[in-house]
Amino acid sequence: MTKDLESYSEEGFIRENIQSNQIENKISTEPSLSVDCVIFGFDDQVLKVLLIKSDQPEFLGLWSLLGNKLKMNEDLDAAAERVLYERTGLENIFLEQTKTFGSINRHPEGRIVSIAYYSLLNINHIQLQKTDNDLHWHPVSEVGKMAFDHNLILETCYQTLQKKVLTEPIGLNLLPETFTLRDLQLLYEAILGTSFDRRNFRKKFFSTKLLVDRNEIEKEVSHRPAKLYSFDFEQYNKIKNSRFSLV
Amino acid sequence: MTKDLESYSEEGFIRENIQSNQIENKISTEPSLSVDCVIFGFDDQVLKVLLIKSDQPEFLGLWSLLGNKLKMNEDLDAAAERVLYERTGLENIFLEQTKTFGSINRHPEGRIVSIAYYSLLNINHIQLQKTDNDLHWHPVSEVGKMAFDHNLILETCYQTLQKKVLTEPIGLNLLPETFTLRDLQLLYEAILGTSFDRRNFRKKFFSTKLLVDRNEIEKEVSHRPAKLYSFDFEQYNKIKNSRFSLV
DNA sequence: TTTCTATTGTGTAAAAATTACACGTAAGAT
DNA sequence: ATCTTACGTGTAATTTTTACACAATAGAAA
Repeated sequence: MTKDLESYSEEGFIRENIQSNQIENKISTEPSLSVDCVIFGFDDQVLKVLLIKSDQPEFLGLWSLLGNKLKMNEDLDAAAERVLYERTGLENIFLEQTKTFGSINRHPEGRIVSIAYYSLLNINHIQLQKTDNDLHWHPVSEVGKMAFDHNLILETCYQTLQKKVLTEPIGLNLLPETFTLRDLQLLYEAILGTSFDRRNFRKKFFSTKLLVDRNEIEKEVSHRPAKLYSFDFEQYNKIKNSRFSLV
Repeated sequence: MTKDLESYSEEGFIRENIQSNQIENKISTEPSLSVDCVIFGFDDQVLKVLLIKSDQPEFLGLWSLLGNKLKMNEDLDAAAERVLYERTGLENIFLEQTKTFGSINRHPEGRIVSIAYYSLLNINHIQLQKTDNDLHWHPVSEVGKMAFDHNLILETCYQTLQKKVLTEPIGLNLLPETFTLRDLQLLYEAILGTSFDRRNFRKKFFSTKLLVDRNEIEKEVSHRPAKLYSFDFEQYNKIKNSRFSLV
């Protein structure tokens, strides 16, 4: 793997045009391209996002999304997968492009256009890698002011998630392999910021036939234990292009 | 307006790396950025898209979307607005980013990442400008093989349109200022490729209160004339963040 | 061992939304 | 005068959504 385009700050940029806040990479007249990933996880009944501390001088101390420069020989999705892999060690994870952000002054090092992705993963499976810059999980509702335009990117991806979770069962990517209906309902309530009637929620979800009864019950809870379910990927592929509406 | 970055083919690129099908713009190691616009219009009861003939040697004779290189000092939306303005003379038109396309080999002149937009306009208002390259309107259903990955871009934007038209009344951007309920229904049927029961369609649309009765009827039709309606932008702004579902 | 606490699992009736469906009316064309 | 074509309208049947309560079960506490 080449090391040349690993980060924006490696190459000793030359500031030439103060007025327009641009920076020239060699003598290029091209904007630079990066990907930024909003990595969502669900833990402790709370929707979380994986962040690091920015090391941009302008944004010292602020949190920032995980991102990286796009390599010249790398597809867009591959760049996002790389970011995810470098930090979580995970591959084949739900990852989807949302929107590209390219305001002229969004980045202090010059014109950097960033393609945003969001990702959904089961937080229990992962062992964070390269934990420099204080990599860790933040509740989505408690993220304060972020570096760059990352609040906007996060908000956009969060809205996409909220919208999509109503029509496609992508939420299940956030749960462990087996889960209770309570887990599922708490997940949806955390994502959407609403609450559902328990009986109606169950009815609705069972009607999709996406859930497989594992014939097991949860252990070591001090109340009546719930049945465990897992996700039926076959059924998912059947219905994923049809209609599924939670509300 | 500067003329420097007007098109990919202006600057006399140097082909250096045959193997990876890249071309180097000066000595840049950056991908280039462009916008491509899928401009939809509704005419003669058919959904159409504005295309030109590609002048890429590899794609001679094939149709291509309208696009242009992103300028260094230009926001993404502004670049798309520029493309639209140059060809139609229109401003303040519905225009929305969909997805960014950046496969390594999508463009024969090198690594060019393209941000796709789609636009909805009333075809009657417009006087096409710069009609070189055989600029004109094609029925969406009859577009054959296109240049680059433009079939994919068109398909993506069309799907976005189909999805969005069900939950937001953006379709009205495709109609003239006053229209009949028949026009409206034909529009939705053309976009979605379905047909609706006339009475139920009317009921549903009236319930949104988006339509204002103009107290006029259409002229010179050889059947009972229909009432004319226009669109209530105030009501639209009220409900645009709430729910609206046509089906 | 009994009781307490917390959460599970289940059905039905009322309300709302969606669907299916037919006929008299009005304008221009013949 | 009549034909053709599309307009404008209401209701009943069906489906979907909503609201709502109680017995059962595990561990914890007494």
